[in-house]
Order: sequence, then C-alpha cells, then structure tokens
Amino acid sequence: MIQNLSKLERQRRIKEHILKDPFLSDKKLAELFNFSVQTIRLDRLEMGIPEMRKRIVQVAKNTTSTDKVKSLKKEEIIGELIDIELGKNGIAILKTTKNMAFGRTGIIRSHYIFSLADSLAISIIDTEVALTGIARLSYKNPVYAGQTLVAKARVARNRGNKYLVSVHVKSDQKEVFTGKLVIFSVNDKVKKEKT
Amino acid sequence: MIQNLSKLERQRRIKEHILKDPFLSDKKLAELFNFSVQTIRLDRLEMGIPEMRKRIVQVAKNTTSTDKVKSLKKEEIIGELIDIELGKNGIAILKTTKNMAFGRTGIIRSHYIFSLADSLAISIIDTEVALTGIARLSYKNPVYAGQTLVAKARVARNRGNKYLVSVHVKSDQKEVFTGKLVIFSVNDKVKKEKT
DNA sequence: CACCTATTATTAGCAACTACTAATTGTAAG
DNA sequence: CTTACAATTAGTAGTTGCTAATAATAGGTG
Repeated sequence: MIQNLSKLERQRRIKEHILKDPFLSDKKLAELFNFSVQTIRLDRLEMGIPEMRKRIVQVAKNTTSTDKVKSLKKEEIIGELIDIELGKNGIAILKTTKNMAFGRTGIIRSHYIFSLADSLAISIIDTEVALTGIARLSYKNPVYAGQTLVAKARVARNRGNKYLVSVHVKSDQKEVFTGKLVIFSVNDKVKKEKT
Repeated sequence: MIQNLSKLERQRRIKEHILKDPFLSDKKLAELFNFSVQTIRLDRLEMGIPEMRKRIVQVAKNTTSTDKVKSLKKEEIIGELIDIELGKNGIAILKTTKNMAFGRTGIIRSHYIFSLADSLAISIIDTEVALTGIARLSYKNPVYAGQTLVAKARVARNRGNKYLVSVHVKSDQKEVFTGKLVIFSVNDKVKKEKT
C-alpha cells in the first residue's frame, strides 16, 4: 500500500478518529488506516494518547461525575433565603455560575430560574407540604453566568389551601423573569387526593 | 443449606457493590469479601453479571448514546432523550429518585418535572441556541420518588424564530404534568427579545 | 461410608495492551 | 553508489482481567 499520508497528517487523523470514537482499538485503527498496529501504537505514544481501555474508563468516569441526571443540588436550587414572612412574602438570591449555563452562550438555563422562583414560592407558604399546581412563567431577558439574581415573591391571593404567588426575579435592577404560581398546601393525611 | 444462605447473601452483596461501583475487578471484590477470586467469578457467572471491562463499556456507552441534538450538550439535558425528530417532536424519560423529592412526602419537587419538560422542548428545536420565553405549566398529579416519567413534546406552532412547544408528562399512563412553552431560536446575534 | 455442595486451585488461552529490541524499507546527502 | 537516518514493521516477553474447563479439597447430610 502506497502511503500518501505524511506521518503528521496520519497522526492528526488518528487523534481525530479517537476523539470521535474512543472505543477504537489499535487493531481497528490499523485496519482503518492501512498501517501496522505497531505504527499506530507509536503514533499514540508520540501523541500521548492512552490505550483504548483507559479511554473507555475515562468516558465512563465522566458519566459518573456528571451523573446522568444532572441533579440540581439544593444550594443551586433555592439560592439563599434572605428574608421571609411566612404566608406573605420572601426574598431569595441566587449567584449564577457557569455550570448552570449553556456552554456556548453562557446564558443561564431557564429551569434554574424557575427553580429559584418555585422554591421561594413554596417556602413562603406556611404549611407542612406545598405543591405547585399551575404556573405561568415569563422570561424577560437572558441571564448570563456570573450575574446574581434576586427573587421576590408575595402571596397575591389565598383561598383555602390554594395560594397564588407572584414572583419577580431581577438582576441589576433589570427584570429577567416573572411568574405566577398556584401553590396548594397539603397539611394532614392528605397524600393523594386524586387517583 | 446453611451455607446456601450465606452464599445467597454474599451474592446479593456482591451485586449491590457492583451496582454501586462498576469499576470493581474480581480481585478487588475477592479482597473485599475475603473469598477467592474464583468464588467471586462463580458468583458473577451465576448472577449473569458481566466482567468489569464490559461493565465499564456499558457505563461509557450510556453517555455517548445521545447525540444529534444541536442546542443542548448531553450533559445539559435533564433526563434521557429517547427519540427525537428535530423541529417536530421528541420523547424523554426521567427516573425520579428520593433526592429529587421532598423528604417527608416523597413527592417530586415541581422544578424537576419542569426541567425535564424544558430541556426536552429546547432539544427538539432545530437550532444552535434556544431560549425559553413564556411558559404555562400545569401539575396534574403528584409524582412520587421512584416513578419513571415519560415526557412527550411536540412543536405545536412555529412562526419565524418563535416556537410553541407542548409537553405532556406521564407516569404509568397517568398524566402528571402538561405545559406550553414558547421557545425562541437564536441563530445570529440576537441577545434579548420579548414578545 | 458415599454423596453433595461450596470453595479453592490450576491450567490454558484470549484481547489489548506496554516495553523493548531488531529488522526492513525509503530516501536524501555526501 | 554508498552511507546515514527516519519511518515503518516485526517479534518477543510480560501485564491485566478476564473465560473456560478441569481438578482437588473441606464440610456436612443422609
């Protein structure tokens, strides 16, 4: 076989292939490129690319660290409760970070803002258990990682176990989000009211 | 027969350990349980548990399974994308766990369900960047930790860069959440917009 | 006692390597 | 043309974490 690829070019391509598919063994790469397994190995060593098995372990460990269901940690959710008057109103702040944002744009993912609002809304209801029923959300302006959000919530109406909570979220005086949430308080044995 | 019980118990524990940490080799398990490597192997074979390397590959492949989506990197998606037709519809599932729930009641916090719906809605928009604008959410029934949620989303309307996505979330055929989200696609330099 | 199960040991072999040495090929310079 | 040198290929030994199969041993039970 005529080798029309320069060594460097081949190495660049090997690297590319491995990045795209870490599950490629040296043997398969050798078949792909029509070079001997030894050459592929030399290339890998020169580029400092670990063997397939170690690459797979790396990929697997990545999953575990990100943990599949990207769980929102509690601190991230609530932010920080600053002030609260049960049954009336409350203020919470959230310092946004890069890992709450879309990698490309740095814009905070909407559900983090909703989580802040929702958590705060539930917090100000003076009851054992509170559940969100209906919500209307409006995202006014994008929020960029690093900005600090201030959420203010107040109970706008309250009929029986049904609360209408209105939440406004600002960043630097600028409104970025508003929402109206209907929260139900569930006090006693009521666990499942619907079948 | 007394041995039998301890054997079963040991196998149960081995299974548990492997589930918790798929990176355990037979040798390490043998050290952990003070049994010979051969015994561990027999146990594994009886239980049909594959060898460490294959387990690692499985874990690694889990991560790689989802591609195809433009707007979100896979780590940014809440839940697991099952099927998607860009610009049209998509299905995602989320296995709920205790740490997504209120401790006392085991009821899943609402923003996890929203996050699932929101992520899915953004995923099906065929664009580089997609942002949530307005949302109307309705929580129909409480979800308890352990239940698996199936979210279906479809693009109901599309005018220009504005998409109306409707999302239905079910658990065991029962509808637990519905939402209508207005998503904006942002392809060029659009920074903020509100309609 | 023979029988049975659980456990452990032993051996051969495999995949996918590392690490090393050695041979071959290509090509350019003296 | 010959030598020098890099690139490539080949080959060997050793490693890890196994599978598969066979055998040996210990501990009961009927």
